[in-house]
Amino acid sequence: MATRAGPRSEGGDTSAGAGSRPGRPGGRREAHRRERTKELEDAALKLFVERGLDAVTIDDITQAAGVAKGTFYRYFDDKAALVDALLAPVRGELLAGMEACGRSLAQARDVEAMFDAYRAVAAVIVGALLQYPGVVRLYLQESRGPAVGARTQVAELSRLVARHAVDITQKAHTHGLLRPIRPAVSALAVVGAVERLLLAVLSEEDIGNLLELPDALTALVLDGLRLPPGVNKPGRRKLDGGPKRP
Amino acid sequence: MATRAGPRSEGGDTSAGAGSRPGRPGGRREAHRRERTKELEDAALKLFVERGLDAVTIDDITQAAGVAKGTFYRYFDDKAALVDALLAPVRGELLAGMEACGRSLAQARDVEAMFDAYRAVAAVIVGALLQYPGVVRLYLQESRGPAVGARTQVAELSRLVARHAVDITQKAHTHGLLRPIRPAVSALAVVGAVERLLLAVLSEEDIGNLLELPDALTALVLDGLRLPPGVNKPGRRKLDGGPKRP
DNA sequence: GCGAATAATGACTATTTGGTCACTCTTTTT
DNA sequence: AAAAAGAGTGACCAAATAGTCATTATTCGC
Repeated sequence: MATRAGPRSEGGDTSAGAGSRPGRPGGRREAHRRERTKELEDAALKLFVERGLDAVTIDDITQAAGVAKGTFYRYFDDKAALVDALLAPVRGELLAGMEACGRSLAQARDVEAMFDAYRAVAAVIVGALLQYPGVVRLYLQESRGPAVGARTQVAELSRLVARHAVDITQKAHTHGLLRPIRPAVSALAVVGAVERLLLAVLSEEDIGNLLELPDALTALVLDGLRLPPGVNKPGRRKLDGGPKRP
Repeated sequence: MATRAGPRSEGGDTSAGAGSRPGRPGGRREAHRRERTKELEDAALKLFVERGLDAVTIDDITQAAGVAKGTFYRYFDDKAALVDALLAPVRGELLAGMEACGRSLAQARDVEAMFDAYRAVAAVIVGALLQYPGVVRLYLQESRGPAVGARTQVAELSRLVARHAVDITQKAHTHGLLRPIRPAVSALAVVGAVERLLLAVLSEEDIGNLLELPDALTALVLDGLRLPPGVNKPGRRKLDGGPKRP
């Protein structure tokens, strides 16, 4: 498997398998290579979103892209590698954005600074949504599934997002900016809410004016999270599992 | 396809294919039938959650259940039918609960009545979580995927849940109990938050004390939704897509 | 206990699938 | 322009898969 007649990259190429090719001059080959790669990725992404990751075969992809089957394997090791390539840009931007938010928040001392940090992540998300709607859709679709096979990377990204969200919330919490709720809980609640709304937008569910969405989300989420005046009073409402209680 | 040598139910049996069998006395056969059905369902559910719906084959299921392949087709028409059977009880309870909530809410005139209605749905959800954790997990895992093949029913349930949630929120909104945010938005946000937290609980992510969860959720969600004193003031915070604005 | 109805079995078929490879075509290098 | 390197092709293979069915085993009505 390691030795091949073909153009396998030798040496210390750390990047996985078939993704990056040898010589890589700046010439015509590279351009063509990029084209082909994009054709395959686009065709695959469309199918993934239509049918689900597992239901799409390599044959489906190559057929949709209009290339021979063997060509696929010149560009990607397997379906998982393709998914990873698809995910890469979104993952990069998203994680960078969340880390930056964490850094800002580490120094935030007032509520306004906290809002700014959150707004910055929102901007990153909106950017990803506009630039890679299909990938975001794929993420939303598959991220909750078990981390096996081609879904591994998507699920892994989901775990990272959750972890960062909790970290961020933790930081805001440390400075006493949030109400006394476990950061793990409020962070996941926010992540869930945002993801569900993104899905609605991408699925064209009727959400109303898109431009009003961020505003609505702010009102909901931030007012839910923010430390309201006069907490810690006993006798707060409870939402227990019991069916009724007189 | 309609005619079979076997024990196919004839006549006007509206329920799908292989699920319900002919004579159905109250005797030993029925008991055994229930057992086998449950064995198949349990084995399948476990695999679905471990590997994802699409990745599990009929062979996997029958092997895990310790029966021959042909036996599967005596109990279910195909994988989709099995999933439907798996989903049935949860779907029933959940939708009934949400409809009841809608009815209560249609008459609710104060915030306390609204809380009560929400609490009742929460109770239904907690009940489902305790009684059918695997099914709930399956739902959370697969509900966002495209509605094709075996996933059709799960996706359909998800659509129903969303629709009911919006309906409910709409009702509360009509009575002026909620802040002026599009019901479609706030409803989906809440659904997303709740689903994400359920997933966390079922995935054994560290959420802290389980018993505190409902309380935290109430604080977050209801304070986010509830009409706060003194809205409608202009100049509310905005969470726009722009990266920065001086 | 006995014949009929029902259930279970697993070998079998037809198809699909991931992955390979010898070969041809195109671009780059010399 | 010729040789070398890279890229594309599709027939091919072994393994896997959904679904069937003749046969065997179990239970039911009597």
